[in-house]
Amino acid sequence: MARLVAERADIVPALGELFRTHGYQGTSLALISERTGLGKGSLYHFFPGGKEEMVQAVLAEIDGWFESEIFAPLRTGEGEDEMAARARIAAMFAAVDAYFRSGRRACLIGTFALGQVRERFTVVIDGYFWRWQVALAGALARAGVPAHEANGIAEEVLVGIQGGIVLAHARDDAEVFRRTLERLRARCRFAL
Amino acid sequence: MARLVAERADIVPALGELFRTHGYQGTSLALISERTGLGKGSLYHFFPGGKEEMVQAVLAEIDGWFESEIFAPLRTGEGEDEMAARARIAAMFAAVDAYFRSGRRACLIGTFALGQVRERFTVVIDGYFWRWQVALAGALARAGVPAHEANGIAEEVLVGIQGGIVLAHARDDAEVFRRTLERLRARCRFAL
DNA sequence: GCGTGTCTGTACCAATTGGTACATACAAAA
DNA sequence: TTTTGTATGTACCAATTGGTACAGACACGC
Repeated sequence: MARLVAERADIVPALGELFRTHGYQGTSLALISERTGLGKGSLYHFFPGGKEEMVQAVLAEIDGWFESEIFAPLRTGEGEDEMAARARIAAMFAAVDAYFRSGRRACLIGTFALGQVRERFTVVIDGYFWRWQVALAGALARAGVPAHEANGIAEEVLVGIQGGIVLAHARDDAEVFRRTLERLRARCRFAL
Repeated sequence: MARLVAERADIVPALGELFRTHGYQGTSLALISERTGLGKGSLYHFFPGGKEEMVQAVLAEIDGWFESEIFAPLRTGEGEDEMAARARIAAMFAAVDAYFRSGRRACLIGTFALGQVRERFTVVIDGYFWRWQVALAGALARAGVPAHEANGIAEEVLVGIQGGIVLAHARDDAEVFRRTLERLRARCRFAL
Protein backbone atom coordinates (compact mmCIF):
# COMPACT_ATOMS: atom_id res chain seq x y z
CA MET A 1 0.00 0.00 0.00
CA ALA A 2 1.49 3.25 -1.10
CA ARG A 3 1.91 6.01 1.41
CA LEU A 4 0.60 9.26 0.06
CA VAL A 5 0.14 11.63 2.95
CA ALA A 6 2.36 12.44 5.83
CA GLU A 7 0.03 14.66 7.80
CA ARG A 8 -3.64 15.36 7.77
CA ALA A 9 -2.82 19.03 7.26
CA ASP A 10 -1.75 18.13 3.74
CA ILE A 11 -5.28 17.43 2.54
CA VAL A 12 -7.11 20.17 4.46
CA PRO A 13 -6.70 22.72 1.63
CA ALA A 14 -8.18 20.25 -0.86
CA LEU A 15 -11.09 19.66 1.52
CA GLY A 16 -11.57 23.41 1.71
CA GLU A 17 -11.95 23.76 -2.03
CA LEU A 18 -14.44 20.91 -2.08
CA PHE A 19 -16.66 22.40 0.62
CA ARG A 20 -16.37 25.79 -1.04
CA THR A 21 -17.75 24.64 -4.34
CA HIS A 22 -20.13 21.87 -3.30
CA GLY A 23 -21.31 22.98 0.11
CA TYR A 24 -21.52 20.77 3.19
CA GLN A 25 -24.16 18.31 2.02
CA GLY A 26 -22.97 18.45 -1.57
CA THR A 27 -19.51 17.21 -0.61
CA SER A 28 -19.94 13.46 -0.32
CA LEU A 29 -17.32 11.14 1.07
CA ALA A 30 -17.06 9.54 -2.35
CA LEU A 31 -16.19 12.91 -3.83
CA ILE A 32 -13.68 13.62 -1.08
CA SER A 33 -12.11 10.24 -1.58
CA GLU A 34 -11.84 10.78 -5.32
CA ARG A 35 -10.39 14.28 -5.16
CA THR A 36 -7.94 13.67 -2.35
CA GLY A 37 -6.92 10.27 -3.61
CA LEU A 38 -7.42 8.86 -0.13
CA GLY A 39 -9.63 5.89 0.70
CA LYS A 40 -12.11 5.87 3.52
CA GLY A 41 -9.59 4.13 5.70
CA SER A 42 -7.18 7.04 5.57
CA LEU A 43 -9.91 9.61 5.71
CA TYR A 44 -11.37 8.25 8.93
CA HIS A 45 -7.91 7.71 10.28
CA PHE A 46 -7.15 11.42 9.98
CA PHE A 47 -10.64 12.59 10.79
CA PRO A 48 -12.32 10.12 13.16
CA GLY A 49 -15.24 12.52 13.46
CA GLY A 50 -16.03 12.26 9.76
CA LYS A 51 -17.26 15.13 7.67
CA GLU A 52 -18.00 17.32 10.66
CA GLU A 53 -14.40 17.10 11.82
CA MET A 54 -13.14 17.74 8.31
CA VAL A 55 -15.13 20.95 8.15
CA GLN A 56 -13.86 22.00 11.55
CA ALA A 57 -10.31 21.43 10.37
CA VAL A 58 -10.92 23.45 7.23
CA LEU A 59 -12.52 26.30 9.14
CA ALA A 60 -9.68 26.30 11.65
CA GLU A 61 -7.13 26.45 8.85
CA ILE A 62 -8.91 29.33 7.14
CA ASP A 63 -9.33 31.15 10.41
CA GLY A 64 -5.69 30.65 11.20
CA TRP A 65 -4.60 31.92 7.82
CA PHE A 66 -6.66 35.08 8.10
CA GLU A 67 -5.56 35.58 11.66
CA SER A 68 -1.87 35.56 10.79
CA GLU A 69 -1.99 37.05 7.28
CA ILE A 70 -4.76 39.62 7.61
CA PHE A 71 -5.96 40.32 11.14
CA ALA A 72 -2.67 40.32 13.02
CA PRO A 73 -0.88 42.60 10.53
CA LEU A 74 -3.79 45.04 10.79
CA ARG A 75 -3.48 45.04 14.55
CA THR A 76 0.28 45.46 14.80
CA GLY A 77 1.94 48.78 14.43
CA GLU A 78 0.41 50.43 17.45
CA GLY A 79 3.08 53.08 17.51
CA GLU A 80 3.30 53.54 13.76
CA ASP A 81 2.46 56.73 11.93
CA GLU A 82 -0.54 57.23 9.65
CA MET A 83 1.31 56.34 6.48
CA ALA A 84 2.35 52.98 7.89
CA ALA A 85 -1.25 52.24 8.90
CA ARG A 86 -2.42 53.10 5.40
CA ALA A 87 0.15 50.76 3.95
CA ARG A 88 -1.16 47.95 6.15
CA ILE A 89 -4.68 48.55 4.88
CA ALA A 90 -3.44 48.55 1.31
CA ALA A 91 -1.65 45.27 2.02
CA MET A 92 -4.92 43.82 3.32
CA PHE A 93 -6.71 44.63 0.09
CA ALA A 94 -3.93 43.04 -1.93
CA ALA A 95 -3.99 39.92 0.22
CA VAL A 96 -7.77 39.68 -0.04
CA ASP A 97 -7.64 40.00 -3.81
CA ALA A 98 -5.05 37.26 -3.98
CA TYR A 99 -6.79 34.92 -1.53
CA PHE A 100 -10.19 35.12 -3.19
CA ARG A 101 -8.60 35.10 -6.62
CA SER A 102 -10.42 38.27 -7.58
CA GLY A 103 -13.74 36.82 -6.59
CA ARG A 104 -13.40 33.57 -8.51
CA ARG A 105 -12.93 31.76 -5.23
CA ALA A 106 -15.86 31.79 -2.83
CA CYS A 107 -15.62 32.59 0.87
CA LEU A 108 -16.39 29.35 2.70
CA ILE A 109 -17.30 31.18 5.87
CA GLY A 110 -19.65 33.49 4.00
CA THR A 111 -21.21 30.58 2.16
CA PHE A 112 -21.81 28.68 5.38
CA ALA A 113 -23.26 31.78 7.01
CA LEU A 114 -26.09 31.84 4.48
CA GLY A 115 -27.48 28.37 5.07
CA GLN A 116 -28.69 26.05 7.75
CA VAL A 117 -25.14 24.78 8.29
CA ARG A 118 -24.42 28.07 9.99
CA GLU A 119 -25.83 26.78 13.26
CA ARG A 120 -23.28 23.99 13.46
CA PHE A 121 -20.36 26.40 13.13
CA THR A 122 -21.71 29.60 14.66
CA VAL A 123 -18.69 30.30 16.83
CA VAL A 124 -16.15 30.26 14.01
CA ILE A 125 -18.33 32.25 11.61
CA ASP A 126 -19.13 34.86 14.24
CA GLY A 127 -15.54 35.22 15.34
CA TYR A 128 -14.10 35.43 11.86
CA PHE A 129 -16.05 38.49 10.75
CA TRP A 130 -15.99 40.14 14.12
CA ARG A 131 -12.22 39.97 14.57
CA TRP A 132 -11.70 41.15 11.01
CA GLN A 133 -13.92 44.16 11.49
CA VAL A 134 -12.36 45.16 14.82
CA ALA A 135 -8.84 44.81 13.45
CA LEU A 136 -9.65 46.83 10.36
CA ALA A 137 -11.45 49.53 12.33
CA GLY A 138 -8.40 49.86 14.55
CA ALA A 139 -6.08 50.25 11.58
CA LEU A 140 -8.40 52.81 10.01
CA ALA A 141 -8.43 54.81 13.21
CA ARG A 142 -4.65 54.74 13.34
CA ALA A 143 -4.61 55.84 9.71
CA GLY A 144 -6.47 58.96 10.67
CA VAL A 145 -10.13 58.04 10.20
CA PRO A 146 -12.33 59.64 12.86
CA ALA A 147 -13.04 57.08 15.57
CA HIS A 148 -16.81 57.23 15.20
CA GLU A 149 -16.53 56.44 11.48
CA ALA A 150 -13.90 53.73 11.54
CA ASN A 151 -16.16 50.90 12.63
CA GLY A 152 -18.83 51.72 10.08
CA ILE A 153 -16.32 51.86 7.25
CA ALA A 154 -14.83 48.56 8.33
CA GLU A 155 -18.30 47.00 8.18
CA GLU A 156 -18.79 48.56 4.77
CA VAL A 157 -15.56 46.99 3.55
CA LEU A 158 -16.51 43.50 4.76
CA VAL A 159 -19.94 43.83 3.20
CA GLY A 160 -18.36 44.92 -0.05
CA ILE A 161 -15.93 42.02 -0.14
CA GLN A 162 -18.65 39.44 0.46
CA GLY A 163 -21.03 41.07 -1.99
CA GLY A 164 -18.27 41.36 -4.54
CA ILE A 165 -17.63 37.64 -4.32
CA VAL A 166 -21.32 36.85 -4.81
CA LEU A 167 -21.72 39.14 -7.80
CA ALA A 168 -18.44 38.11 -9.39
CA HIS A 169 -19.61 34.51 -9.22
CA ALA A 170 -23.06 35.31 -10.56
CA ARG A 171 -21.61 37.21 -13.51
CA ASP A 172 -18.64 34.89 -13.81
CA ASP A 173 -16.55 38.03 -14.11
CA ALA A 174 -13.58 38.76 -11.90
CA GLU A 175 -13.65 42.41 -12.91
CA VAL A 176 -16.72 42.93 -10.74
CA PHE A 177 -14.67 41.97 -7.71
CA ARG A 178 -11.68 44.05 -8.73
CA ARG A 179 -13.84 47.12 -9.26
CA THR A 180 -15.45 46.56 -5.88
CA LEU A 181 -12.10 46.37 -4.13
CA GLU A 182 -11.03 49.55 -5.89
CA ARG A 183 -14.15 51.33 -4.67
CA LEU A 184 -13.53 50.15 -1.12
CA ARG A 185 -9.92 51.25 -1.24
CA ALA A 186 -11.08 54.68 -2.38
CA ARG A 187 -13.70 54.72 0.37
CA CYS A 188 -10.99 54.18 2.98
CA ARG A 189 -8.83 56.93 1.51
CA PHE A 190 -11.78 59.28 1.17
CA ALA A 191 -12.67 58.95 4.84
CA LEU A 192 -9.31 60.24 5.97
CA MET B 1 -57.62 10.81 0.31
CA ALA B 2 -57.86 14.42 1.33
CA ARG B 3 -57.23 17.08 -1.26
CA LEU B 4 -54.82 19.67 0.02
CA VAL B 5 -53.53 21.66 -2.89
CA ALA B 6 -55.31 23.19 -5.84
CA GLU B 7 -52.33 24.28 -7.87
CA ARG B 8 -48.67 23.60 -7.87
CA ALA B 9 -48.05 27.33 -7.54
CA ASP B 10 -49.34 27.04 -3.97
CA ILE B 11 -46.31 25.14 -2.76
CA VAL B 12 -43.62 26.93 -4.77
CA PRO B 13 -43.03 29.55 -2.05
CA ALA B 14 -42.56 26.82 0.54
CA LEU B 15 -40.09 25.11 -1.78
CA GLY B 16 -38.25 28.40 -2.12
CA GLU B 17 -37.74 28.74 1.61
CA LEU B 18 -36.47 25.17 1.79
CA PHE B 19 -33.88 25.65 -0.96
CA ARG B 20 -32.89 28.96 0.58
CA THR B 21 -32.01 27.49 3.94
CA HIS B 22 -30.83 24.01 3.01
CA GLY B 23 -29.35 24.51 -0.45
CA TYR B 24 -29.98 22.28 -3.42
CA GLN B 25 -28.45 19.05 -2.17
CA GLY B 26 -29.47 19.74 1.40
CA THR B 27 -33.13 19.81 0.49
CA SER B 28 -34.13 16.16 0.33
CA LEU B 29 -37.43 14.90 -0.99
CA ALA B 30 -38.22 13.64 2.49
CA LEU B 31 -37.80 17.16 3.85
CA ILE B 32 -39.88 18.62 1.05
CA SER B 33 -42.58 16.07 1.67
CA GLU B 34 -42.59 16.82 5.38
CA ARG B 35 -42.66 20.59 5.08
CA THR B 36 -45.20 20.82 2.29
CA GLY B 37 -47.38 18.06 3.68
CA LEU B 38 -47.46 16.43 0.25
CA GLY B 39 -46.51 12.84 -0.45
CA LYS B 40 -44.23 11.81 -3.24
CA GLY B 41 -47.23 11.05 -5.38
CA SER B 42 -48.41 14.64 -5.38
CA LEU B 43 -44.90 16.03 -5.59
CA TYR B 44 -44.07 14.11 -8.74
CA HIS B 45 -47.50 14.83 -10.11
CA PHE B 46 -46.84 18.56 -9.93
CA PHE B 47 -43.16 18.34 -10.78
CA PRO B 48 -42.54 15.35 -13.06
CA GLY B 49 -38.96 16.52 -13.43
CA GLY B 50 -38.28 16.10 -9.73
CA LYS B 51 -36.04 18.42 -7.74
CA GLU B 52 -34.60 20.06 -10.81
CA GLU B 53 -38.04 21.13 -11.97
CA MET B 54 -38.95 22.32 -8.48
CA VAL B 55 -35.91 24.59 -8.43
CA GLN B 56 -36.73 25.90 -11.88
CA ALA B 57 -40.24 26.72 -10.70
CA VAL B 58 -38.89 28.48 -7.63
CA LEU B 59 -36.36 30.47 -9.65
CA ALA B 60 -39.02 31.43 -12.17
CA GLU B 61 -41.29 32.60 -9.39
CA ILE B 62 -38.57 34.70 -7.76
CA ASP B 63 -37.50 36.10 -11.11
CA GLY B 64 -41.11 36.97 -11.92
CA TRP B 65 -41.59 38.68 -8.58
CA PHE B 66 -38.50 40.84 -8.96
CA GLU B 67 -39.36 41.58 -12.54
CA SER B 68 -42.81 42.96 -11.69
CA GLU B 69 -42.10 44.43 -8.25
CA ILE B 70 -38.57 45.76 -8.64
CA PHE B 71 -37.20 45.85 -12.19
CA ALA B 72 -40.30 46.99 -14.08
CA PRO B 73 -41.09 49.87 -11.69
CA LEU B 74 -37.49 51.05 -12.02
CA ARG B 75 -37.79 51.01 -15.79
CA THR B 76 -41.13 52.77 -16.08
CA GLY B 77 -41.43 56.52 -15.84
CA GLU B 78 -39.41 57.34 -18.92
CA GLY B 79 -40.95 60.78 -19.11
CA GLU B 80 -40.94 61.45 -15.38
CA ASP B 81 -38.96 64.17 -13.67
CA GLU B 82 -35.99 63.62 -11.37
CA MET B 83 -38.02 63.59 -8.18
CA ALA B 84 -40.21 60.80 -9.49
CA ALA B 85 -37.17 58.75 -10.42
CA ARG B 86 -35.74 59.25 -6.94
CA ALA B 87 -38.99 58.08 -5.44
CA ARG B 88 -38.81 54.91 -7.52
CA ILE B 89 -35.31 54.20 -6.26
CA ALA B 90 -36.45 54.80 -2.69
CA ALA B 91 -39.32 52.38 -3.29
CA MET B 92 -36.84 49.78 -4.51
CA PHE B 93 -34.85 49.99 -1.28
CA ALA B 94 -38.01 49.62 0.75
CA ALA B 95 -39.14 46.62 -1.29
CA VAL B 96 -35.70 45.00 -0.98
CA ASP B 97 -35.68 45.50 2.78
CA ALA B 98 -39.12 43.91 3.02
CA TYR B 99 -38.36 41.00 0.67
CA PHE B 100 -35.11 39.98 2.35
CA ARG B 101 -36.59 40.69 5.78
CA SER B 102 -33.72 42.99 6.62
CA GLY B 103 -31.17 40.37 5.71
CA ARG B 104 -32.68 37.55 7.73
CA ARG B 105 -33.82 35.93 4.51
CA ALA B 106 -31.11 34.79 2.13
CA CYS B 107 -31.07 35.48 -1.59
CA LEU B 108 -31.56 32.13 -3.28
CA ILE B 109 -30.06 33.37 -6.53
CA GLY B 110 -27.01 34.73 -4.72
CA THR B 111 -26.63 31.50 -2.77
CA PHE B 112 -26.78 29.41 -5.91
CA ALA B 113 -24.32 31.70 -7.63
CA LEU B 114 -21.64 30.81 -5.09
CA GLY B 115 -21.64 27.06 -5.55
CA GLN B 116 -21.39 24.36 -8.14
CA VAL B 117 -25.18 24.45 -8.64
CA ARG B 118 -24.63 27.70 -10.47
CA GLU B 119 -23.83 25.88 -13.69
CA ARG B 120 -27.24 24.22 -13.80
CA PHE B 121 -29.05 27.54 -13.59
CA THR B 122 -26.62 29.96 -15.20
CA VAL B 123 -29.19 31.64 -17.43
CA VAL B 124 -31.53 32.63 -14.62
CA ILE B 125 -28.75 33.77 -12.29
CA ASP B 126 -27.05 35.80 -15.00
CA GLY B 127 -30.29 37.43 -16.14
CA TYR B 128 -31.49 38.29 -12.66
CA PHE B 129 -28.54 40.42 -11.66
CA TRP B 130 -28.00 41.88 -15.10
CA ARG B 131 -31.56 43.10 -15.55
CA TRP B 132 -31.57 44.52 -12.05
CA GLN B 133 -28.40 46.49 -12.62
CA VAL B 134 -29.50 47.85 -15.99
CA ALA B 135 -32.90 48.87 -14.64
CA LEU B 136 -31.36 50.58 -11.62
CA ALA B 137 -28.71 52.34 -13.68
CA GLY B 138 -31.46 53.70 -15.92
CA ALA B 139 -33.44 55.02 -12.99
CA LEU B 140 -30.31 56.59 -11.50
CA ALA B 141 -29.57 58.33 -14.79
CA ARG B 142 -33.12 59.67 -14.90
CA ALA B 143 -32.72 60.82 -11.31
CA GLY B 144 -29.84 63.00 -12.39
CA VAL B 145 -26.78 60.81 -11.86
CA PRO B 146 -24.17 61.38 -14.58
CA ALA B 147 -24.47 58.65 -17.19
CA HIS B 148 -20.90 57.41 -16.79
CA GLU B 149 -21.43 56.93 -13.04
CA ALA B 150 -24.89 55.37 -13.03
CA ASN B 151 -23.83 51.86 -14.00
CA GLY B 152 -21.04 51.73 -11.45
CA ILE B 153 -23.30 52.89 -8.66
CA ALA B 154 -25.92 50.33 -9.63
CA GLU B 155 -23.27 47.63 -9.39
CA GLU B 156 -22.21 49.01 -6.04
CA VAL B 157 -25.77 48.78 -4.79
CA LEU B 158 -26.21 45.16 -5.87
CA VAL B 159 -22.87 44.26 -4.30
CA GLY B 160 -23.93 45.97 -1.09
CA ILE B 161 -27.25 44.17 -0.92
CA GLN B 162 -25.69 40.75 -1.42
CA GLY B 163 -22.87 41.48 1.00
CA GLY B 164 -25.32 42.87 3.52
CA ILE B 165 -27.27 39.63 3.42
CA VAL B 166 -24.14 37.56 3.98
CA LEU B 167 -22.90 39.65 6.88
CA ALA B 168 -26.31 39.96 8.50
CA HIS B 169 -26.56 36.17 8.45
CA ALA B 170 -23.05 35.70 9.79
CA ARG B 171 -23.68 38.10 12.66
CA ASP B 172 -27.30 37.05 13.03
CA ASP B 173 -28.06 40.74 13.21
CA ALA B 174 -30.57 42.45 10.94
CA GLU B 175 -29.12 45.86 11.81
CA VAL B 176 -26.10 45.11 9.65
CA PHE B 177 -28.38 44.85 6.64
CA ARG B 178 -30.39 47.95 7.56
CA ARG B 179 -27.25 50.02 8.00
CA THR B 180 -25.98 48.78 4.65
CA LEU B 181 -29.19 49.78 2.88
CA GLU B 182 -28.99 53.17 4.52
CA ARG B 183 -25.44 53.64 3.28
CA LEU B 184 -26.46 52.64 -0.24
CA ARG B 185 -29.40 55.02 -0.18
CA ALA B 186 -27.05 57.80 0.84
CA ARG B 187 -24.62 56.77 -1.89
CA CYS B 188 -27.37 57.19 -4.49
CA ARG B 189 -28.33 60.58 -3.13
CA PHE B 190 -24.72 61.70 -2.87
CA ALA B 191 -24.06 60.92 -6.51
CA LEU B 192 -26.71 63.34 -7.69
C1' DG C 1 15.88 -8.51 12.13
C1' DC C 2 11.95 -7.47 14.79
C1' DG C 3 8.46 -5.38 16.80
C1' DT C 4 5.26 -1.34 16.95
C1' DG C 5 2.54 2.20 15.61
C1' DT C 6 1.06 4.74 11.68
C1' DC C 7 -1.23 4.48 7.41
C1' DT C 8 -4.31 2.33 3.68
C1' DG C 9 -7.60 -0.65 0.93
C1' DT C 10 -11.64 -3.51 1.02
C1' DA C 11 -15.68 -5.33 2.52
C1' DC C 12 -19.54 -4.35 4.80
C1' DC C 13 -23.47 -1.90 7.23
C1' DA C 14 -28.11 0.32 7.97
C1' DA C 15 -30.25 4.43 6.51
C1' DT C 16 -31.40 7.56 3.14
C1' DT C 17 -31.24 9.27 -1.50
C1' DG C 18 -34.08 10.58 -5.86
C1' DG C 19 -37.32 8.36 -8.53
C1' DT C 20 -41.11 4.98 -10.41
C1' DA C 21 -45.46 2.30 -10.48
C1' DC C 22 -49.88 1.91 -9.48
C1' DA C 23 -54.14 1.40 -7.21
C1' DT C 24 -57.33 4.43 -5.32
C1' DA C 25 -60.02 8.45 -4.05
C1' DC C 26 -62.14 12.48 -5.04
C1' DA C 27 -64.49 16.55 -7.67
C1' DA C 28 -66.63 18.19 -11.42
C1' DA C 29 -68.66 17.43 -15.92
C1' DA C 30 -71.80 14.50 -18.54
C1' DT D 1 -75.15 8.50 -11.88
C1' DT D 2 -71.73 7.48 -14.42
C1' DT D 3 -67.58 8.96 -16.41
C1' DT D 4 -63.23 11.18 -16.52
C1' DG D 5 -59.19 13.52 -15.29
C1' DT D 6 -56.84 15.30 -11.49
C1' DA D 7 -54.81 14.29 -6.97
C1' DT D 8 -52.89 11.27 -3.46
C1' DG D 9 -50.80 7.45 -0.47
C1' DT D 10 -48.08 3.34 -0.46
C1' DA D 11 -45.01 0.08 -1.85
C1' DC D 12 -41.07 -0.46 -4.12
C1' DC D 13 -36.53 0.30 -6.61
C1' DA D 14 -31.40 0.65 -7.39
C1' DA D 15 -27.90 3.73 -6.06
C1' DT D 16 -25.63 6.36 -2.81
C1' DT D 17 -25.16 8.19 1.73
C1' DG D 18 -21.99 8.54 6.07
C1' DG D 19 -19.79 5.39 8.86
C1' DT D 20 -17.45 0.93 10.89
C1' DA D 21 -14.40 -3.12 11.08
C1' DC D 22 -10.42 -5.08 10.14
C1' DA D 23 -6.70 -7.22 7.90
C1' DG D 24 -2.75 -5.92 5.91
C1' DA D 25 1.46 -2.97 4.49
C1' DC D 26 4.90 0.15 5.28
C1' DA D 27 8.51 3.11 7.87
C1' DC D 28 10.92 3.56 11.77
C1' DG D 29 13.27 2.75 16.34
C1' DC D 30 15.37 -0.85 18.71
